[in-house]
This record gives sequence, structure tokens and C-alpha cells, in this order.
Amino acid sequence: MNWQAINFDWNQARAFLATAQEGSLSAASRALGLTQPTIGRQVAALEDTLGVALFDRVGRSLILTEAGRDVLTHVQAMGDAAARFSMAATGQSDQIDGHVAITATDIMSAYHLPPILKRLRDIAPGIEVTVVSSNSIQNLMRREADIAIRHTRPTEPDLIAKLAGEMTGHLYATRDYLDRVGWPKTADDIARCDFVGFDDHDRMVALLNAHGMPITRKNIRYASADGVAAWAMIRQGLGIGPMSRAAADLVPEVEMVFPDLAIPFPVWLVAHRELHTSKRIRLVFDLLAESLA
Amino acid sequence: MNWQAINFDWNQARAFLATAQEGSLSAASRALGLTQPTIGRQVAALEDTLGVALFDRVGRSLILTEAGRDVLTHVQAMGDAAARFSMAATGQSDQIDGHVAITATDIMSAYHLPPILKRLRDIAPGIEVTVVSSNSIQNLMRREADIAIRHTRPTEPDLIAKLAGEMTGHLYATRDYLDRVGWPKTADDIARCDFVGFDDHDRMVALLNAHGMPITRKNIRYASADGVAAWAMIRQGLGIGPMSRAAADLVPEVEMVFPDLAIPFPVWLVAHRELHTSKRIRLVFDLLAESLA
DNA sequence: GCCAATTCATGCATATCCGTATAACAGATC
DNA sequence: GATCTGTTATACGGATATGCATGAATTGGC
Repeated sequence: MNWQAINFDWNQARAFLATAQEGSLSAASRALGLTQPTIGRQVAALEDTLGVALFDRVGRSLILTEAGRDVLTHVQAMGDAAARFSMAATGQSDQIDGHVAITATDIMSAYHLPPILKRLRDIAPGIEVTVVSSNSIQNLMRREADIAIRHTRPTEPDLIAKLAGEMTGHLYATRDYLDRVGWPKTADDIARCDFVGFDDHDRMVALLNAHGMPITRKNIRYASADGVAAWAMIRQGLGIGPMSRAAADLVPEVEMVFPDLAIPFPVWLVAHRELHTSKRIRLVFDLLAESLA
Repeated sequence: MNWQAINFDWNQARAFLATAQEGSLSAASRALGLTQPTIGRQVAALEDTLGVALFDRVGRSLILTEAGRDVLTHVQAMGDAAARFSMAATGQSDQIDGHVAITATDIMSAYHLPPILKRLRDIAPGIEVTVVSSNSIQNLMRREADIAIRHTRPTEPDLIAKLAGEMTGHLYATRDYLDRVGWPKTADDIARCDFVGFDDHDRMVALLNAHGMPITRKNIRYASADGVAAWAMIRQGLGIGPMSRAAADLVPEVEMVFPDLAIPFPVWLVAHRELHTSKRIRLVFDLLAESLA
């Protein structure tokens, strides 16, 4: 190993990486939890020791020079390795106390997760939890969360996935709404109802069609990509919409519209291979698996 | 990008890498040009922030824990990326002054390189040169030198190679020696002579056999892997040995034994693809190519 | 055209980290 | 078994980097 080649200040490389990716010294300082002068000095010092201008100072913003773009790929590789290192290290840590980030759909985050987290608090009060509520599929590879709750099986390698259980979705509406439009029974009844959907209307129409509900896109009068907002619309009596039984049971004013109609969907727990060996994350993972079964 | 994951002290990771690879804090401190307490503190701080013991302190030495071994691979990847980063950066540098490391066989280093370096000093006095004299093929991928002078074509990708020229080797001995054994003319004469070789006797025998010299391993009575030492033995009158014409012409007491026998060998100049764009290294590279033509 | 909001650069006090010196200790060697 | 070499761990003074406050400059909006 030639140590001279790697004998530069690695923290300066980190500052350069953050600056290049975030687009400014200020943004980089926020990302790394340092101050803007510090980042600025680190980047300047790196440029000085390397003898290359990494950024062109044009106006209030920095733009990468060609040299900066060329070397950025390597420091990105450094950052990726650093992330893997950090992940493997926390995976090796046998400290039970510490931080765990869980990502889940907003519905899961709002209605299913809180009681589980209450149990977790009783079991291991030292664990602090961040819930990253997001309906887009989180990229666990980038370590935005330690554990993900998904409804599709992940395809990425290096992730371990466990089918925690199966939940059933039903269609709900307020008694108020159903009294107004008449409790739907026939296909014609259904076709006259209003539906509350999420962001992917086509998928919802296809799903309901597959279960014998003759609706079209026209029926979806209200929608929100935010599951909690959509559920609030349903609770407001704006129409019929899907919800998991467990969450709907918490609300007295809604009624299951077609008791025979049950749409099963899987609950997958996903974690990094590296992280799965961590006592702390493993504990949360196992508790989630048990609670969601 | 999740910045929290890479928001640890990268220099501590570097200290850990050096310590793991060198085997001790002291050795790591020497490798990185820091002091042993500094490395010790950095490694300890890293263990502290990660919450994992990286080394077991047993007696006077450190041995990696299992956790340390697991995370080492990732920090090695970091180091490799750091080396590539450093290389790309110096390749991008347009500073003409600075450092250039050249590796070459000891013969080249001792007899061919010095006059070229004298020319270089006149052209670019700001360039400081390190000559890494070694007969083993240097690993340019690890950046032990910026430019290598080799006599075989390199096979590694990411290296650029230029056939600078062709040198001819002849067999030399002192007049003194030749007078003593009788100037060899027939095959029998040759078989009676002593030869001075390098480390790979079989290769030398095969090479001379291919040129019609009927010698065997028995003829090689003296040898040294150090080319300069072998040449000194030839100049001492111990036997016949090969030398490049350019180097032998500098010495008055030796005589070419078989003027008809010329063994051509190529001179390759090798540099990293990244480094070849550096003004400074390019200048040295081009001067070498011109001088060795 | 002016104002507001960001951005990067610069002084200065302070906190942090580093290097020197030293101690404590384990193996190797004679 | 004593000595010597090479290792890690521990004080302490000093160099270095960091953060805060401020200034200068540019962009965008009204």
C-alpha cells in the first residue's frame, strides 16, 4: 500500500463531496452539521493541496470545474464506501440503545405503527425511533432508513425481506354518505358511487375491476397521494375508499361497504443485510414482524 | 444522499485503515506521517463513536476483532477510492512544479537515467524527481511511481504504454579477462567461459542459446539480482556478461565480446491513464520518450 | 429600481486536536 | 534473568481548526 497517495485530509474530501452534491457551501454545511466557513475553508484547502481548482466561483454560486467533475466520481466512490462502512459498523454494534429509522407508508405510519412503537418503548426505552413516512419506495441502499415496511417484495440484492403478514383492505364510507346515495348492492348502484383514490387511479380501477366492481376512472372523484388525507376525505363523507381493516376499525363513523370484498395485500419487512446483525435493529425488526403478523 | 450515514470523521477511518494494514499504531503513524498518540486517539475515537471495539488490545500489539475485520473491507474500499481520487487530482493539476516518481531497473537508474534527469533539470528546474530503483515490476496501480520504465509491455488496463525505443544488449568482458581465457571464437571456446548473470539463470541461458551461444547453467558462475553489482563483477574481470551498449560505452576497460551478437530489448514507458493528463508528469514522460528513443 | 433573501468571504475568540516527552509494559536476545 | 528494543497509554503546551459575527456581492421578486 502506498500511503502517500491517500495521505490527504479525508474530511476535506467529504466537504468537497457534500458541496458538489448539494450545490453550495451553505447547503453542504447544513448537510454535514458544520458551518459554512468551515466547509469553505476545507474545500479551499483541498484545492490548495491538490493544486487544482475544483469550483469556479461565479457570482454567489459555485459550479464544478472540469477537473472537479473528473475527480468527483472518485470521491463519490469514497462516500459510498463510507456509507457502507458506517452501516457495517452500526450493524456490528451490539449496543441496544441508539437510533433506528423506519420508513413506511403514511397510513402505516399514522395508524399501525404508533401502538407498536408504544410496545417498543416498554421493551426497550433506550431506543429512539424516527419514522420516515413516505409512499414512494424508499431507497434502503442509501441508508435513508434502517427498516422499511413495504407492500411489495423488494428486488434489490443485499436486502433481506421477511413477509411479516398479510393485511386485508376493504372499502369504507360513512354511514351518512351511504344513507344519502343508498347502500349500493348491484353493479349499477356501484357505478353511481363516488370513490376516493390515491395517486395511481388506473391501478385502483384495475384492482377493483378484478374484484368485480364495475367502476371506471370517472368514479374516482377525489384523490390524494397522501393516504391520511384520502382517508380524511372518506371520513368526511365524500365517497367510498379503501382502507385496511385494522385502521378503519378505529373510526366509528365509517362502515364497511361490501363485507364480502376483501383485498389482501402483503406486508414486507425489509432491512439491510449488514444491519440485520445489529442487536438494536434486529430487536425492532423482530418486534415489527411479530406485531404485524 | 443520506449525509448522516457518512457524517463521521473520515480521517479516523483512514487511521483505522492504516493501523489495520500496518499492524500497529506506531507503524500506522509512520506510514501516515503522524505520531503514534494521534493515531491511537483517532482509532479510539472511532471505536467510541461507532460503539464497536475494532481491536483487541492484547499485550503490546493490537489484533482486529471480528467486527473490525468485517468493517475493514469497507474502509479499504474507501482507501482505494481515495487513492484513485488523489491520482485523478494530481492528473488534473496543471502545476508544472512538483514531484514525479520514476521507477526503473537499477541499470537504467544508474546509467541511463542520470543524464536525462540532468536535461530535465535544465528544462524544468522546479520538478523534483524520485527514482525508485527496482528490478521487480513495480505496481503502478498502487501509485508507487508515476512513470515506469519497463522492458516488457504492461498488461494492466488503465495504464498507457509507449514503446520509447529499442536498446541493444551485447556481451562484455574486460580485455584482461579475455586475454586470460583467450578470445572466444568457436562454440567450444564459449562453453569454457565464465558468465555473469542476474537472478533468472534459466531465462539468460535460453536467451543466449537462442542466439547460438551453447552455454548451460554451469557457465553462470557469478550472479546478482542487482544489475549494478553484476556489472561491477564483469568490470572486475570475473567473466562475460550482458549490458546495454549505451551503458557499456561509458566504461573503457570492457570490450564487446561478440560484435555480431546484438540482443534487442524494448523500452516501454508506462504511466497511469489519469496521470498522463498532468502537465508535469506529461513533460517528464515526453522527455523520457525522446531521450530513450 | 429597490428591497429581501441567499450566498461566499473575512476577523476574532475559543475549543479542539496534534506533537513532544514520558511512563508503563511486553517480548526478544544474550 | 537482565537488558534492550519496540509497543501502547498518559500529561501538557502549543498549533490548528472551528464557530460566531459581520461584511460584500449577487440573484430574484415586486
